[in-house]
Formats: sequence, C-alpha cells, structure tokens
Amino acid sequence: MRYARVLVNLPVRTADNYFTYHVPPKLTDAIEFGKRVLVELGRKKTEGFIIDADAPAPDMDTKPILSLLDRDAVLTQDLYELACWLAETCMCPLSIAINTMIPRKLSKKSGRVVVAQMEGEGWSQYLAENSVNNQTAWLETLAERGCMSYREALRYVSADELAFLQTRGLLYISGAYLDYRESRGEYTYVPGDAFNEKQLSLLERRAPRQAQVMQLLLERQSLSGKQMAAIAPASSIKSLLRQGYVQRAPLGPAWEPRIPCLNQEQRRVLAAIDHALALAPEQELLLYGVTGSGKTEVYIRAALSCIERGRKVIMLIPEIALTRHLLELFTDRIPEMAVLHSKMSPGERYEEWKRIKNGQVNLVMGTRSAIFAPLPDIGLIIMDEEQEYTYKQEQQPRYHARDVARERARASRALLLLGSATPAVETYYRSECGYSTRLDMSSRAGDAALPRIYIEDMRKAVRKARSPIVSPLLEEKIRNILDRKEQCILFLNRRGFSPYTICRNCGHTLSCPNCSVGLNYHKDQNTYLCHYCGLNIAVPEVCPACGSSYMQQTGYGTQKVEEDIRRLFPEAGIARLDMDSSSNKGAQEQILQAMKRNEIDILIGTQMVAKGLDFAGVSLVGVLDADGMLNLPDFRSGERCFQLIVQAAGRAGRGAVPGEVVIQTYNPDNQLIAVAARQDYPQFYREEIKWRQLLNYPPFSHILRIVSVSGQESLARRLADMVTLYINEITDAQEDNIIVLGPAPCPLYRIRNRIRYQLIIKSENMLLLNSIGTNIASKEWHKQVRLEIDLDPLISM
DNA sequence: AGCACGCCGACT
DNA sequence: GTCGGCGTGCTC
Repeated sequence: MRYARVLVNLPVRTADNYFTYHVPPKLTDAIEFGKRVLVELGRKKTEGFIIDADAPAPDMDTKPILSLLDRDAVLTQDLYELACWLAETCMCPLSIAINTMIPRKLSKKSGRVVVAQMEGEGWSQYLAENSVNNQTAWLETLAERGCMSYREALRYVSADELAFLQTRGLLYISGAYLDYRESRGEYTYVPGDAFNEKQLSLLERRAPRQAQVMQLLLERQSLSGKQMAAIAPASSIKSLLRQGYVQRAPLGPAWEPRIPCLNQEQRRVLAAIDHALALAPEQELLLYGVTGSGKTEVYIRAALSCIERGRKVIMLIPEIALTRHLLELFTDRIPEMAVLHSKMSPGERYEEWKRIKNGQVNLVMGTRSAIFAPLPDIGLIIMDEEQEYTYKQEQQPRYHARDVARERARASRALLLLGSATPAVETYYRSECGYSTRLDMSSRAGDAALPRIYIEDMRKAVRKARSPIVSPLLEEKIRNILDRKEQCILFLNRRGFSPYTICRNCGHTLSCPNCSVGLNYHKDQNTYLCHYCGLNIAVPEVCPACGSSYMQQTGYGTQKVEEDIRRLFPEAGIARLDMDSSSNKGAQEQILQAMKRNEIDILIGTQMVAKGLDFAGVSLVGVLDADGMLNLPDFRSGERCFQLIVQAAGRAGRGAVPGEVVIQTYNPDNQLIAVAARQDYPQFYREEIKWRQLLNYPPFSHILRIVSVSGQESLARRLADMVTLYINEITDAQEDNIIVLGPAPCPLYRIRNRIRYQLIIKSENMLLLNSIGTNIASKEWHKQVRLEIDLDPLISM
C-alpha cells in the first residue's frame, strides 16, 4: 500500500496540519506533489495538498484519499517552500499563506469542472452493466475531451446522475486546476469600420473604459490580442467587437515600438546589471535614480537581457492605477508577458495564473501579490518604487513584498533589483553596509533640468494673500504658467472639503460615532464622511452637543482647493484627481487623458498626482501643505514627508520647459523640508539614519507590534495587559535586550466601533521577536478579542 | 473548524 | 439518579 502525506487546510495556527492517508490503487499513478485531494478528517471531508506522494507507512490505521481534485499540480515545490517561509515569518497559519498564493477561483469552489476518469475496471464494468444510452454516450464525449465545465455537463446529464457517476469513480467534480489549452492572441485588433470620432465622445460618457481602449487603438491602429487583454477586461473587448467598433484581423503589421537611446548613465548601470545577470545573479542591487532619470528603460532592457538568457522575470509595481503607460511600454517590448493585479476579476486572474504556470510567460508584471506568481526559473526580480507602502499587506499574512522578493530571489538564485528615487531608509542602509550594491543615476534623461524650488513661509504669506490656501507667490506662478499655456499640478494630501467642523459656541468637534476621528465635510455630496469606516451622515443643522447653530468648518481639503482655485482663476481649465473624483476607473483615466491633451491647466490632487504621472507640459508644482504630512505619530512620518515632497516636485519640468516648485509651509526652518526642497536624498539619509541609530529604530532594531482589538473596551485593554504579562513571563527584558512599550491605546483608538490597544516590542534580535509573536499567535486568548501581530510594521496607527 | 470526551450544576 | 453547560483536545 502506498501512503501520501497531506497538508490539510485547517485555520489552526498551532501544530502542523499534516496527515498521512493511504492511496487507493486507482489513484496511485495520479498522486503527485502539489495536487489537491479530498480526504476525510474526523468525520468531515476537507481539501488538502499532497506534500509527500510517497510517504512512509505510519504506525496507525489510515483513511484513504477519497478523490483527486486536480489533474495538474496547483502547488510547486518552490512555492510550497515559500509558503512555509511566509507562514513562519508572518506568524500565520500555513493555510493562509498558501491561499494567498493560489487564485481564489481555485480555493473557492466557483467555476466547477467535471473531469473524466474513465480508465480500467470501473469503466469497463460500467459499460458492461449499461446498454448504450444518453449517459454512456455523454461519458464517451467526456472521455474524449478530458473535461468539461459543470454547467455544460448539466445540459446532458442531471446533477444526481453526475453525483452518482462520481461515487462510481468515473469522473470527479471540483474547482479543478486543469491544463491551459486555448491559445489566444494569434490575431490583432484594429479599429472597426463602424467607428468614428463622434462615437468616441459618446463612448467616453457611457463606457469610459471602452473609450480608453479605442483611444489607444486609434493612436496605434493595431493592438495584439495580448496587449488588448492586458489593458481591457474581456467584457469590454466583447462589447466593442459586438458593436463593430473593433475588428479582429490576422496578425497584421506589428506596432513598432519606439526604442529610446540610452544616455551614458543608463548604459553604465545596464552594463552592471548585465554583468550581475551573467556572472553573479545571487545578489541585490539598489538602482538609486532621481525622478526622470530613465529607470523604466533600464528595467525593460534588464528584463529583456534576463529573458535572452532563458530565465524569467517578475516586475513589481506599487499600484496599477497610474501605471498604464508603464504597462504599455512593457507590452510593446516584452514578448509573452502576464499582468496580475487586484482589480482583475477572479476569472481573469486565473487565466493569467494558468498561462504563467504553464511556462508560456516570460515576465509577470503586477502589484505586491504578483511576487507569488507561479513562474518557474526566475532570473530577475524588479521592484519599482521599492519604498512604497502599498507593498506591505495590512491583513494576514502581513508581509512586505520586498522581504518576499528577497527570499524568492535567494531561493531561485535570481538577481533582485530595487529601484527608487527616494529609497526606504532600511534599503539605503543595506547598500551602505554592503548587503547590496548601489547603482546611481543622478541626472535626468534627455535634457530636462532639475526643477527650481521655492519655499514659501505661510506665516507671512497668508497676511497678504487673497486666499488662505494659495500664497501670493504661488498665485503669481500659476498666472505665469496660464499665460504661457503650460500646466500646473497642485498637491494636497487631504481629500474632501473641510477636515474639521467645530461648534463656535461650545467647542464640540464633529466626529465619527464609530471611529475616533473627525468627520470630513464633502461638498460635492453635501455630507459628512468618515474616511475610516465610510460613514455618511447628513449635515446637522445645529451642534449635536449644545444645539447652537454656529458650526464652523475649518481646515481645507482638495475640494476646497478646487473651489478656491476656480474663484482665483475662473478662466483656467481645472480638474481634481482624488478618490472622490475618480471613484470609477474610467473617470480617472479620462482626467489623465484630458491632461495629456492639454485641456487641463491646473490639476489638483492627493497622493495620486504625486506619484508616477509624467506630463511634459507640467512646469509648475505646488505643494500646498508640506507640514500636514509631518506630524503623524510614527517614526517614519519624516521619511514619508520627504518622499512625498520629492515625488511631487519630480512631476515638474519633465519636458523641454524647466520646472518650478513652490512648497508652502509654516515651518520654513524645518531642516527636513529644506532638504526635501533641494531633493537631497543623501543629506536626508545622513540625518535620518543618525537619529534612528540614536533612538534605536529600524534599521538598527526590529519592531513587533501587537494590537488587541475588541468591541468591548475593557476586553481590549485587559487582553493587552495579559499579553504584556505573558511576554514578561517568557522573556527577560534585561537579558534578552528587548524593550516593551505599552500597552497603550492606538493612535487610532477606535475604528468601526472596535477598540484598539497596542503593544510595541523593540529588539535587535528579529528571531526572538518572531518566536515571541509565534508564541502569542498560537495561544488561545479570548474569543471576543482579535490579536493583530505584525513584525516590522510600516505604520503604527 | 467540527465534534467528541468530560467533569460539574439543576431537574423529571 | 440523569440531562446538559461548554472547556479541552484531537482529527491520519
């Protein structure tokens, strides 16, 4: 008898969930590492992964493997090992780690498939027993095709019959992983005869995503099936085909991408990357290049170089929203690439996943979870804008894609290339220590010069200003660019109209009843919104505390900026880009397209506009409230402020016109703002690393953060106390050299009516922190309290 | 997660 | 004497 070790999907964090089952004879050939099987555990049927297809016989009775759920393995050996690593470092159950790696379509039972299993005795016996009828005829077809969707099967046989046939072992039904069979993309798309400019504007209103596709198609005249699939959801393509707006054509003349020339710096850096790829891929490179220095071209060529050497590439990007141009550049130049991101439907995601797994893909581009792509033989992992906080997952497993990338690169002997204009302090520190090699690009590509920066002292400026938001200097600069028909971006990291509403009679502040934050007035909807729980309440007529009607809105967000700017510059084309103005993706893209076509003079926005936008016409950037980002209760707030200012300033002067940047602040003497204004990252780093060492913050220590969350205040607090006592029990603060801070209420004390207390443990010894965390995670505490355990958190709110 | 086993309080 | 509370621990 053969035995198999099976990893069972239990959400238990304690022991390992491996069990040994015996393999029934009819399955012996099919049992392989990484396939999923159905087994009985206790008296419940559960899904499990085969981890050892030929395990030693255990000294106890075994149950059989009931059936096989996949024809091909879902998990590969290296992904399994990565999952084990992830579960360990994130202190989470292995099942959660594995489920983040495989498409939801597989883990959930949607999209069921009927798979033929008609070999051997069972089949011949069945044929002997049954005369030829509907059922046998259908089974023959199934045997020929191998598999068929559950839905299609129901057209021929009933659900009961299917269930019966499954018990006879002639077929199995599951959310199975099957080999990829269709071949797509053997044709190109061209604009259809039925399409003209008039419909484009119509389409823009009705179906903005389709409009985007048409716009690009008109620009290019032809797009390959793969490019199309990368930029548009299948539903849009279908609809466009139906309307005759696009047509499929046999592989036509391919779009010839424009291949930029390299400057000397780019050539030098590429030579170094090439050298590493050829001779010593097992290392880490930090590509430190100022904004506009042409990192993208370096990524593309590095990727091509790796692919030429026969190995594959993962390219990580912070978010998909504003990176469409990056996507286009890559799809133009990289043969066989796949895209993975969170906005894709489970089905689209699964299709891409299958292509990747079957080795049909050379490069996977995607957001943080793309680091788990089932790509074999990875030779290069690129991480663009490696300092971005979107790389950190804030739910279990609380991983940072950079750490996973490092581990994956190590395991597959790949080169890790981190790129940034403002690297995370930890990353730059690694290069200073020699753990990674830094490649510098300090000049802008083309002839673009670095922008000229003005720091405006708002304490003085507001007295003379016509607006509390825009200083006279900024107003004058905006007038100038309007006269010269150039463009301008105004950046404020606060959406809504007004962030505080205070009663002038009693001093009461309007705050969210579920969260311990103020309510933001949103003028467009004329309501108050909570930015944490999404609560939406009508504008109260009187103060809820004292009944007075003197409620005053203070402070400003992007909406108020827009209003003020419209008042100051009524003749200008003005648009606002933030989560409210572009809740649907099409609207966002429309604004960006209008910006590209020079129809917008002044673009106002939050973070979104500070990152990654590249408009040649922008010659002025205004950072409206540089201080707003500075005083958050987090040791990284200075770093984040620096990064945002530099990024925002980097939007200016990307074309032929030299750029100007106005930074408005109430702290003009603040060193950080001065350094950010000079875009002097090395100086910022020198100052930052000094005090981090002094106060023993990362990278000189690690932080374990434990948050106790409960609907009941007393429970949350009590459990935080208990955890603290427990830590004191199992460690010796003196001897182990750890510092336990707290427990204390979180800076965000209440979110969605859950009370939060936190506990911070600092130590240089990451393994110790990990073992403390694992210990706490594996203990049963209280059913009504959730413990969030995060090693090296990015934010501690 | 389920579902057993198991050791203490209020009942026909 | 039993019926049932849900605490602890096991499931190949």
